[in-house]
Amino acid sequence: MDLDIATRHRNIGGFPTLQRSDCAQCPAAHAGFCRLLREPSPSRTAPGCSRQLARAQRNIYVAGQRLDGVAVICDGWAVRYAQLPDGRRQILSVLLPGDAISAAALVKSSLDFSVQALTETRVCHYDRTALRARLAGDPSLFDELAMLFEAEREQADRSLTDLGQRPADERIARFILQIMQRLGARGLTQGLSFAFPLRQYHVADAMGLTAVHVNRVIGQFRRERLLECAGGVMRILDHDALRRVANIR
Amino acid sequence: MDLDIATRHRNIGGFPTLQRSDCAQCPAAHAGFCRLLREPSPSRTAPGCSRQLARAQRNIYVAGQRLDGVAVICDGWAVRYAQLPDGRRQILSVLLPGDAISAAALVKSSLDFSVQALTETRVCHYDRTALRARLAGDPSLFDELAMLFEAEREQADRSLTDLGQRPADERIARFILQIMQRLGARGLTQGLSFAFPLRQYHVADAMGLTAVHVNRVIGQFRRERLLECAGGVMRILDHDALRRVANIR
DNA sequence: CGCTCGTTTGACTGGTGTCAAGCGCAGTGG
DNA sequence: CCACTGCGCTTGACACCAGTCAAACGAGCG
Repeated sequence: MDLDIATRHRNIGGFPTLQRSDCAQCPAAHAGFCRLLREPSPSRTAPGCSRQLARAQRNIYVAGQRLDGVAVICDGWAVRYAQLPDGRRQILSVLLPGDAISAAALVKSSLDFSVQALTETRVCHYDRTALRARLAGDPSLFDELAMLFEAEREQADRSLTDLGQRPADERIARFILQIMQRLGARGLTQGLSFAFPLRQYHVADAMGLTAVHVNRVIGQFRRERLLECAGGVMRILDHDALRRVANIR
Repeated sequence: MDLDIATRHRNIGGFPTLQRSDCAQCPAAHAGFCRLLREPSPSRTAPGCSRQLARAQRNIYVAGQRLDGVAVICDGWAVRYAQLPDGRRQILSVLLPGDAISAAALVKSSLDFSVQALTETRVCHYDRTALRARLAGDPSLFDELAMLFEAEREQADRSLTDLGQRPADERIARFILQIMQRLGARGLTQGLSFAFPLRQYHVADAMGLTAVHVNRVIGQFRRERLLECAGGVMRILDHDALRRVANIR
């Protein structure tokens, strides 16, 4: 019933993905949260690691739910979001392979946001107790962990500035370029093309806009030949011009 | 030349403040970051603590500047903000007594935001090396520290949701109520009145609005007798109605 | 074939920004 | 003591970006 994850990913553009589901083959094992646990002694599997597959559109985690460890996105895309009682939703961040859902799960047993899979997603759970034991035995991990926390906050600050100060076209251009840059750092781009499984309404919820307006802005980008996007694949056609719209530098 | 800090604070409403400038008398010493360092062994002064006075409107810290430890606001108000090259500014958070400017300074020697004093402000600096020694000797501090990091991120998530999803009046009402609640937790309110040294343009920069529009919304609140504000003092007249505008609960 | 779902487009509305002028107060200096 | 000045608040007229509503289109799928 579940599609093989590689097959599923081929559907959204044929970009690099995993064939195996153990940490040894996992590219995410050498980045972000997982790297911390594997270096300097790369045991084959980090302590207390168990796995979960989530189908596209399914919730990986729902706000308030009990959590017994830190979850990491090993493969696939997800969004972290806050849901308001009246149905409004704010996407707080996009999670790419290697991203921990939140390092805070180390010290909190429930979180105040939810996480939804955008594609078929493989999630790795590190047991909190095991993690903390590991941490106690290796105090040098503290720095790296603190930097992870800090990176989350810095990203939140940037998003806040984008939403507060930038007009729609600037926001959207920055959003796309940032995704590209994060994918590039993971070796998940092919030149100026990359998988982009987000729907326009996801971009809207992330940028505090409506889907209709996102459509107009992206339509404009397309007409100006800044980018193409279709079938879950984004291709940047005029990088410099898009950076100019994004007001980078 | 510098006004005595108590005198200065009397100017903005006669709300509780400090008379002395040592940790023993500091109410902030038992909250937030400072508490971590003092409990369970409340030595009179935490390791490596030195002090600084900042006049109103002065920058306490400028983005990129070298930083050799964690700074805590002991007394007074400040804002943490990001400055864009074209002059736009986003206030990322309001710092109240007891708030660390950023726990991240434990592991980074420069930060990507600036901090400006709103009132005469007393800032306490904890030396990084001493802090880290303290941390190494007391691993239980890790949890509390992680919770501080997490609280910063949770606040950022809430702000992001406010800016992305809520209209101006809702944002501003929430902002004011949140300030009141944070002051209340510190015993710095008198019933429904409290010091509010922020200018309307500060509120604007925090909420991603213009000062003119903030003025219109606050004028509306005033006309509806939800609140009064003048001379740096805010008084909530109709708490329930304001909470309704803020869409709380 | 006829759903459903996401995209696209158009017409219109409305919330927020922009520009500009005036006001009041506090500080300053003659 | 009183102009003068600067700054923040207030208000009005107007512009415009983005939201709303509605309809049509196309792709995927059962």
